[in-house]
Amino acid sequence: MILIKEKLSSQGYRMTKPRQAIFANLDHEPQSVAEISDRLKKQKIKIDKVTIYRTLTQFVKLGIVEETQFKDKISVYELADQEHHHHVICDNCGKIEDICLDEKILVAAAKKNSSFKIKSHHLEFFGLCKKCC
Amino acid sequence: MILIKEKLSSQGYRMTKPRQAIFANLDHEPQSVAEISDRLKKQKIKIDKVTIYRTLTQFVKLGIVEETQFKDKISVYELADQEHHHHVICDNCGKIEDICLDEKILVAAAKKNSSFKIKSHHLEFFGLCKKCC
DNA sequence: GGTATTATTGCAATTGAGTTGCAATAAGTC
DNA sequence: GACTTATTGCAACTCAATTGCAATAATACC
Repeated sequence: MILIKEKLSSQGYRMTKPRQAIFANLDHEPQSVAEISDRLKKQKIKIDKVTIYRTLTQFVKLGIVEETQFKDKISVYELADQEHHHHVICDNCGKIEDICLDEKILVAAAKKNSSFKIKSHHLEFFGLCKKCC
Repeated sequence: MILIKEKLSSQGYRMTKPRQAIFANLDHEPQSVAEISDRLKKQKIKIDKVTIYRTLTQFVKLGIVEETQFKDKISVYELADQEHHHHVICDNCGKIEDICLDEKILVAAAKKNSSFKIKSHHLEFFGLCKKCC
């Protein structure tokens, strides 16, 4: 088990059954709210999607979950307890894979070339997966 | 004037007043449909936002316009007749600036590290602009 | 130039992700 | 176990974006 209960209670939040179930269904693969909702339904766990939204938003704030948006504009969520990495998304079937890249040089260049105080970045690749090639 | 009329007619499309007005209000700065709509209203040009959406979608297909999505999930559009570049977005006020970066090495690394046939990528930076620092 | 053909427009209605208000419920506390 | 208050679920709502369709306007043809 991970430190999630402590993370919650240290901020005055409570560990509830819905939060436990949602956490148990999170993954290192990014998932949409609809996908998480479907997984829960299959397990006959009844949780309103509003609760899923609120829980995920809270998990993001607590650093438990990472949120990303892709082209189709829906948010996807994945466990944050992993190394910083990026995604490759198939233009045809939507399949998402992780990819590890060292973008330090690029971020350094961006900091140099911009008047902004750069804090974070998004980097995603698009193309065709093996099946769709 | 640019080759837009030819691009349209070569595909069997027509150059219309709304398309002309929308094109005239495009920029090298990314703008949302709402922003384009406001600009047109100020010029007392009455164009339904449905038409703006359809026109922009078509312009994207013709390679006249580039579409991007940012964190807040709304689409922004800018003229595509420019060098490949990236955006820096202010976390506080939403200001967007362009930034030029050479990401060739990174894209090459991604191609090497992935089983996907990589075709394109999105790269954006977030932080604070001078005013919001 | 005038007319026929058909792409395009504008309106109204719809979709779908995500949010909000609020009463009912359930954690954690004493 | 009773109390306090965070949390849940429902219904209603927001807002970007899409769709169907009748009315309109741009090109082609005479």
